[in-house]
Amino acid sequence: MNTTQLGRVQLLIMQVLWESERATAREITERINESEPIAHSTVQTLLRGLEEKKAVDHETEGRTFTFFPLICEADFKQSATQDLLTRVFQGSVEGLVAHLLQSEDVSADELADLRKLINRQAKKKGS
Amino acid sequence: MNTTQLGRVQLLIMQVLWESERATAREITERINESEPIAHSTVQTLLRGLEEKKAVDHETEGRTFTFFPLICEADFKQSATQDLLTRVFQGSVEGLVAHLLQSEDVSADELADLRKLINRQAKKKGS
DNA sequence: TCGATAGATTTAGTTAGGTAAACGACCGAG
DNA sequence: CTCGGTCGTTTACCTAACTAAATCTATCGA
Repeated sequence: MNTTQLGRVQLLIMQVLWESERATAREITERINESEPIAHSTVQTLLRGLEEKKAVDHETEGRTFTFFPLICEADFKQSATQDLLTRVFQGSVEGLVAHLLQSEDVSADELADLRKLINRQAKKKGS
Repeated sequence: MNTTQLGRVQLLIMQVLWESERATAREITERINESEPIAHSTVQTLLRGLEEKKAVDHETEGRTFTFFPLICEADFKQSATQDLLTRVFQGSVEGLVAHLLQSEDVSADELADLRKLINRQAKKKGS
């Protein structure tokens, strides 16, 4: 199975790529630098790692590489969530949601939204 | 803040300790060995690591160490969930729940339980 | 008392992620 | 034509987690 696990900065890189579809190493560095300092060479090293594990690939355009994601965000969210769920909450979705509700300080509006989500899902199930 | 982060096996060890309150290294090894093979010395090494980062402590009983947790499970769940939430879902509880619902195949019964959870929380908020 | 045994400690090697300088190729401006 | 900056590559080092053998140590049973 595709147990795509990424380090913290690797994830940042992927997020840039998911957002912009394709980007050069330089663009990624600049994007990340908006929120935290990172050396360009670091980004390049991590990109090579991501390429090795088939998370991204690149095309050569002129003399620069343009990178693009090979794994999609949904799949990654899936495996990251699955991981937390099985390792920490013994696979219990209720356990996780209960924890979220009581520790994350969810507003009344958000609760309403969540209820809507659940109702919609229940309808889908029921039909 | 207490960003208690644990590796996979470290978490297994903590889970044994949370469950049994206190345990010897030997007991922990045996407990983990029920589900997967692990060398006793590995457990001991990891216990020392956990002790270094103040996740556990021990008392000497006779000639053996009895270990007990210093951090509680709820706190760990908190930081692990927070981590997933901020890094992967940009802090959006709805984003996470929406993802859970559509990818985790939640049964109708479970959906009902979730609705109950939310209603209870809404009541707490509203009062 | 002596040796097996069961405990803890030391040592050591692997892998993954992160960090970044140093290096060599090359393009475009002056 | 050559010099500076940009690109990708190489190299190197650090830390954390994991793994486990080797070793030291003390105790208990024969």
